[in-house]
Amino acid sequence: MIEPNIDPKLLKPYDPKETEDRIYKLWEESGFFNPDVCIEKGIADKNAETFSMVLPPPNVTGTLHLGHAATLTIEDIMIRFARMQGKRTLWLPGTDHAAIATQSKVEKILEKEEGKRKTDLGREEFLKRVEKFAQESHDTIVSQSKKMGASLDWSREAYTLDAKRNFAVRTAFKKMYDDEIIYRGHRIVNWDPKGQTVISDDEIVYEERKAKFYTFKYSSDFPISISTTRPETKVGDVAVAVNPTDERYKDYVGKTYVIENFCGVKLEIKIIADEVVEKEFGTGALGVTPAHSQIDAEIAMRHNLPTKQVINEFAKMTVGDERILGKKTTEARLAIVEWLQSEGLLEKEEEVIQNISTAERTGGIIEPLPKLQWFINVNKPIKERGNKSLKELMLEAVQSKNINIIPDRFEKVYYNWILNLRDWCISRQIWYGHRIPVWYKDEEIYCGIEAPSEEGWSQDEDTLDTWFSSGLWTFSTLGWPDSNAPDFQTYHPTNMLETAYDIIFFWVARMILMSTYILGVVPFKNVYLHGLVRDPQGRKMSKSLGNSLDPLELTSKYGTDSVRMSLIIGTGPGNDSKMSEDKIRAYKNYANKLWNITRFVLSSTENFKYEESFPSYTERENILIKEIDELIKEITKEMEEYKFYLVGEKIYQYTWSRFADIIIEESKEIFLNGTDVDKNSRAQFLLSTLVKILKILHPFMPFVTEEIWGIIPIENKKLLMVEKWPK
RNA sequence: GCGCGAUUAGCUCAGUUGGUAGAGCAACUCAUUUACACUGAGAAGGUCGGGGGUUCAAGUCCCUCAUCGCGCACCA
Repeated sequence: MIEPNIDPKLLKPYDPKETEDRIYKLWEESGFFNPDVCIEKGIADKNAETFSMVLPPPNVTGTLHLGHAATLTIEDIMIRFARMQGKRTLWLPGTDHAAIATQSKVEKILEKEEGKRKTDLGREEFLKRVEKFAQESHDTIVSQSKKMGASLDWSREAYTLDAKRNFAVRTAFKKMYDDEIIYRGHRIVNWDPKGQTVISDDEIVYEERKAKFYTFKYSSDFPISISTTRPETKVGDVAVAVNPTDERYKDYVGKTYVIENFCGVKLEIKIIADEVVEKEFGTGALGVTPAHSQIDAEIAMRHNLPTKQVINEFAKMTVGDERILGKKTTEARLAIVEWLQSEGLLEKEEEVIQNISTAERTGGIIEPLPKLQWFINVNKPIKERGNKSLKELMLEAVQSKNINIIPDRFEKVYYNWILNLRDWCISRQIWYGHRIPVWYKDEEIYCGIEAPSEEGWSQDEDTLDTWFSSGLWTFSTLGWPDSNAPDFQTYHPTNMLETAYDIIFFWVARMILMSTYILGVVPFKNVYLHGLVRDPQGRKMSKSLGNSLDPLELTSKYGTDSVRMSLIIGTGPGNDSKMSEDKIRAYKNYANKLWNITRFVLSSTENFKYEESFPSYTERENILIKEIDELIKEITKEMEEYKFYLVGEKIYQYTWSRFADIIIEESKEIFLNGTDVDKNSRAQFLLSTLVKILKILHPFMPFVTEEIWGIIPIENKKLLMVEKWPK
């Protein structure tokens, strides 16, 4: 039955392996990922509405996982849709140096493969190793992104740590320094003994663990008992705080007690009254350790108490005798408990569930330590911005609806974060990252975009929190600090920021902070937050669980289009989704179905020439045309509302249950027994509807649709990716 | 402690402004070389987590409880 001049490819099942790389190359060579080329070639109008978006830059810590694949798919759908609507469309790729994450990864490799530490190599040599690793990760990421079909404008690719971004970082830092938004301060910070660096509040992950809650007295003649889960810090106590209204301890307030020998350490404890102490908690008395607790430091400040550091950067004790000196905190804890017991001072030992602070990237247990660090002041009024603080600017951007968050329930999450926000610690004691643009000479400090020209200045050793540079991303990638840069003028603020909801604080909020402060405008008009991709049991995919699916493996097994479809369908904004191979398989069958539909349509319409506006449809076809056109109208609206999960499913439904099962089936009868008028009308309908299906399906399944488009006999056709979205 | 989300067919999820419960996958029955077995036709499957309320009408709105998950805060 099949005519010999049908493309022979159609005679076999659809083969994504043979197709995908070839199609991607075709797209890349066309240059249409680049909006400038689209304008040059008459695809998009210079004055057309813009649609711009930055890709959340993946960390150069290794390879892409399914979460990245989901991001790439959702964003590619947005971009391809906008491009087909004739918008001036830019999707900008890049990667993130992910300072701590990348450095600790390389440190691990170095330790494992060569048994060396970074200090064995020295800063310069170690950084070379990190850069090599980063480059390799980058290359993998780029090739994986292409594999996913992402229509990113590679000519504009950026890196958070390249020269242009470094210039932007230095410029931003200098402005903030001059405005006194950035300051250097001595405070209790989150020290990660494992990563040997300070981290911000947001980089802490809380883990529930069992702990012992000890109640004891410093000495037998001390009048008040206190409780703690960390007895080892008690050698750094300078006071006991009670609630001012607590009758039990009223008489002691103001007195100072000297304990000559607390496990070998001399303590001077003053009894003070402070509102923050809860009468009901523990004994209602709090041992104040200013050097190793945020709250205690605040109490100490109010009461003018000294700070006594007893733990160092390696989480080891710096005071006492051989029982604790130089010991790890966990060992010192046992030693002190043992001593308390032997002295008869220990009154109670309870088991409690405690939230322990760990470092997000290294897993190290956070040790609060007093340190001199750089901070961003989130409360200082900024003259240039109507005397509003960063907190207020961030709040206003969303409250004013200048930024629209989808789904909107995340607005509340965002407001709550701002409410609890404290000054952002931005300095890190690691080597990989943007060096702080501050120089010291004796007592002098100099902050500048470039190093001071005179001799004798030495630069701050620290680097910046990786999110500092990510915060500038929407504009540092578009030519800023040159505010006349054409890209910056055309594409900023960006239209859309699409990312997973788990980096709303790290990234989304920081971009809003940087943009509203530095530029006075929002970085993006819309935020679309997607959920996390989980395994069939709903668990987070992780290497240690061994349940993570490799996107590359999946795409080579089932084809990229099927993987994309399964990542989209059943995935509403903000909701986590479950991924299984069964689901992907279903969409592999769908791609093949479409392939066979094409085979049928082309082989049965061979003697008919496709006419874009066919004048003489019969009544039956007019009804069918109305049906598909109404569907297109409906899904176009839903595309504009970002309901991709809905659209994907509707197109699937229509092509399979309607077009293939009903329309094609009845066509067989028409082609066999119908009049010439009926046959002609049907043939035109089949061809024109296939064209419509290919167009609306293209953003979802770009490879198979482009491949079929190439086979269909239509005159003067462009690539499907730049065809106009049907109306 | 504060807040958010989920709970609908065996599984995964839709269900727009309230108007007769939907899809995919799986399982079941039939068809057997068809554009396509990566198939077609058919049937089956649900007191929409429990309870209460508003309404002519509630999966949908309100209250409440339960279970699961998440975020933030606390963590002496």
